[in-house]
Amino acid sequence: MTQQKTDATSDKNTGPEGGFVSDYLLYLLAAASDVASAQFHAQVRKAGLRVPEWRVLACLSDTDGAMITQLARQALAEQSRLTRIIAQMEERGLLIRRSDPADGRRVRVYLTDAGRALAAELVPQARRHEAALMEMLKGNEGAQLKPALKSLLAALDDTADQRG
Amino acid sequence: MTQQKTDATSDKNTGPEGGFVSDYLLYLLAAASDVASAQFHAQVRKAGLRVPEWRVLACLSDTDGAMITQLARQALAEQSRLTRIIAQMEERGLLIRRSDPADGRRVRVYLTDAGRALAAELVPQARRHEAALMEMLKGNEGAQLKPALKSLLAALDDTADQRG
DNA sequence: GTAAATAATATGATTTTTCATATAGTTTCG
DNA sequence: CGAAACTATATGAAAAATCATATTATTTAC
Repeated sequence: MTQQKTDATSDKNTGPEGGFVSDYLLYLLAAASDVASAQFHAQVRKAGLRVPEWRVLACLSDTDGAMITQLARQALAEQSRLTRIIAQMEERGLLIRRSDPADGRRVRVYLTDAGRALAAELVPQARRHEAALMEMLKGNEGAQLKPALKSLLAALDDTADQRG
Repeated sequence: MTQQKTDATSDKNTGPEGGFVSDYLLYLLAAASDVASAQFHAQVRKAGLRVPEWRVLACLSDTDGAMITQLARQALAEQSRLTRIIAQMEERGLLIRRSDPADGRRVRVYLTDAGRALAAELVPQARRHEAALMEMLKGNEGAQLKPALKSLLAALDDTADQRG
């Protein structure tokens, strides 16, 4: 998103003081994700990738040979979008698709050398950026952020399980 | 995003076990935002709004008469997109645009009665949904989530200030 | 073994979103 | 005052995302 500052009055990303929005959990989550990602996503684009492509690359560098559906879930993108992103990345030579011999419906995706090289460049950049963020959070309540997020995700996954 | 479960093997939204992604702050933020918002955003769409429209509505219900740029920042959307969203919402009679008498460049946006009515319906729904989420987080580390997010946002806003 | 049900991916058509830039209004400052 | 510089919003063209559904493969239940 990466907005400039343009407001004449206040100037923060925190929404109206004391209103509903500025203390609303879903707003805080979306805003934090947005603002925290902005700088690094700029680096991603400089490296010639769009954000969802970077996510796919990172997921594959963790789990090479993942399925489309799996990647869609992990990269927080919809399946049909993933299909097209994978197609574009394949054209660019970053990965290859191979149908799973054990189940012909499945398409497994593997990084090429070029893809692995790009991941080897970007993942460390991501780590460094993350380290800088974590540094900023030292001391205050921000230190609890990761565990708190994991706790939320775990809780939500559980309720999803219950509902089937 | 709201994915279904489709993976044959694991089945959670947490990414590959033990890899880079599953412990990466920007992933945790994006995933948490995505998953936590999914249910409520479904309600938003049932009410006939898209997510950015709901955000605009919520912001206006906090701060009626906000500028386009202000709304773009608060609703985490790009300016040109906001312009179009506002235009569509105006056509639907949810709000009106009036140019600021004090500065003719600015467009101030005001909720109509219909817009206010819709906000009066959705904001309480949002509060209830949030309350349910907070309930899930009681006890564990999730309880620290809001303060941690605010701390992150504050830290990021500060660095943005420093850089001008 | 086969029909129905289910699952994984792909695709066409439409709607959104973005990017760059145009347009219009305001401030600065010589 | 008047020309830059800047700010706020709008808009055209292009790219991306979404939705519904098609296609292909597999499993289930008889």
